[in-house]
Amino acid sequence: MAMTVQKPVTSADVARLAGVSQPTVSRALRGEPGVAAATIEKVRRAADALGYVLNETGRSLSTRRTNLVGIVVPELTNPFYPELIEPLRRELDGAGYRSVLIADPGESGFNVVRDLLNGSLAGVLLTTSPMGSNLPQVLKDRRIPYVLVNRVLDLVEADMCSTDNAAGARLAASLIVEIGHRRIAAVLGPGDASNARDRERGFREELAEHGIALPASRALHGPFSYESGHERAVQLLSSTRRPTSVFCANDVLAIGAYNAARSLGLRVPEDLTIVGFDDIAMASWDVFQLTTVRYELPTMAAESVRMLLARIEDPKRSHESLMIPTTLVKRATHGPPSTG
Amino acid sequence: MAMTVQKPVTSADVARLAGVSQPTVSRALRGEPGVAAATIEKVRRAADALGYVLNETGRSLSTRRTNLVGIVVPELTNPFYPELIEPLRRELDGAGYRSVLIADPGESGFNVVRDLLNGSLAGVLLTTSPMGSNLPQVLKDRRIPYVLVNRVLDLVEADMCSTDNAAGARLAASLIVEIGHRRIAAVLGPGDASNARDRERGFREELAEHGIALPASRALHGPFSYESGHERAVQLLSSTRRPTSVFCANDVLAIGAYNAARSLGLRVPEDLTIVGFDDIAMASWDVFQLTTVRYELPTMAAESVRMLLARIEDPKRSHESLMIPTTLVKRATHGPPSTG
DNA sequence: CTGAAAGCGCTTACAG
DNA sequence: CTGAAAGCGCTTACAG
Repeated sequence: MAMTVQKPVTSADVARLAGVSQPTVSRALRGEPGVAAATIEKVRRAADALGYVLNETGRSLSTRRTNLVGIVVPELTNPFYPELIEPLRRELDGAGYRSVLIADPGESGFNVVRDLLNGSLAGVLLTTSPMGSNLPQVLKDRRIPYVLVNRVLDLVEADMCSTDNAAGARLAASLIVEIGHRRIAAVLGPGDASNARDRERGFREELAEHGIALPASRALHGPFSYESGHERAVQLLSSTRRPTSVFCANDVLAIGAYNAARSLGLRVPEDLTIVGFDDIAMASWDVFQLTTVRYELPTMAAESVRMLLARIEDPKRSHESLMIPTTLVKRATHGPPSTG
Repeated sequence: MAMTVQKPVTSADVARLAGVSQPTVSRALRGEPGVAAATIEKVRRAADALGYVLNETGRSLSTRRTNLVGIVVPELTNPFYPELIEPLRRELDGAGYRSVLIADPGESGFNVVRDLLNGSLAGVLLTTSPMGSNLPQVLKDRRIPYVLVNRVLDLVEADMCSTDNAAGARLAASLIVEIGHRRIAAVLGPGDASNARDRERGFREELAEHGIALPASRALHGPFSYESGHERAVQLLSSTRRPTSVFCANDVLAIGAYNAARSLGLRVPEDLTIVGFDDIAMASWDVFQLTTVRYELPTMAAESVRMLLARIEDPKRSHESLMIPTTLVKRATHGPPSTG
């Protein structure tokens, strides 16, 4: 049973067996119009017989097109991201594109940029771009199609698909105020993320309209992570006059805060109201029943991919900026302040 | 400000500017030995001046090598998978490879197979292969390097990196029996996953050695999902003589079961002991404090990638089969059965 | 309807 | 140390 190392079958091999030229194989297999039915049949047979599979690299080099889309993401272990990435990947799959995960530039931005520019990507979805990032400008200069997903940028004209973060945060503020809270705190996102900034702004504006202040001591910033939510909440809840409610700029933070409350022996919502943002799957788990601001991630994903494909199709089309609307989901983590 | 659509810069452009031949540019930039220092300098300058970035597709076609590794995964929204994918991606990144997400074949296996065989991947990591899958054999026939991650297969000789599922499940069974449980149930994984099968086997064997049976009515199978864990647990806990403990074949199932217990008003561990498997991040969250079987996912990822790279390097090397050991993590979801 | 030729952007023997 | 040539596997005008 000596194994002969079989070189991959090429279209030239198929041509030889079918008794036609190599370009004819290419035409027949692609279903290009104007190929004799009999030829198509011959070629198909030969291809099947040899187990031919088109070499994507050869095709890409020739057409100067690829079927790879880069998705720039941070750590996938942050539970929010899979819920965004999964529908993005599905949409791309459906459109015949493969998804390449590209690590968030962060500090080591240089390699990433090279990966993005080396011609292997048809386009890029940016899901993390901080407000100061120069990546969008670089991509623009290189004429690489991209869409900002869940982020907004003022500096560069670009396609972007986001949600109405300010309006959503106002809904949260509104609810919290309405049920009687006055000692309100917030666990906010990173200062350089547009969605974090917009959520903070909306939340503050709505509070201000009710004449309620959000002092710096009760508005803590940090990454959108479980750990950050947990730590910031512990800090807020350990103060002498602890807040009766906390708005968290996303659900991952909120769930961190929920766990922190639990670890401190506080009941939710009796001792603390928690409101999140995103409505990720675990927000509705029995143990959390998180009251939160919802928007449709699958819709955001579908629209983002649609915009990217349109841009790939027509690089000169005018830029689009889309906002997925938000709604409030009232579950079990909000209630009137305890009269403590 | 008329924008001229600039065609991407090629090595030929760099050659022209530097006043050398195109192959010399290639050699200089790759740091091939035997290029004059002065030439390297000239070429570098020209490349920088033009903003040259090597075209990966051209390189791949020429070398017949790519820097893309496919990771075959199921839905990323299953919280277990990001914890496996993230370290895999990190390891691949570190080795200079990009990660392409490829949807689990499932029923629509055909497209996937084409994607895997079209020559664009240096290798493949299979994280979901069901026991009956023919994908490994197909990859083998095509000489495409691959590693089975977190799965084991008897039919095909292949590189695989798994964990000692049977031994781990025995640890769980041991603990449950030791603290006094006799009415024991199990929420098991899918029948076609090797890790599910091995965990069930180990659990049953250890129980049998203590003379304890696991009747079919208390051993329910299903996918490794939150929903499955929730539903199966509700079913088990609604029976007249409900079990006092349940072993879940992974943490996602266990957390589903935990939530189900909560929704039924049962206390954990007072009314129900729950033991999981994997020790994913959320197992240690304050609200769960899940007792579970642990193994090092980063280690599994690192070893899997090492094996894949070695296979890419030397297709003829002998196959490796590795098992990452397990340990028991005792947290707060186990306790003696209530004397009910 | 189909073939011969050229080209996509690289790398790699082969000369010199 | 460097250039001319060939080739990786396709697609696409161009002829006929």
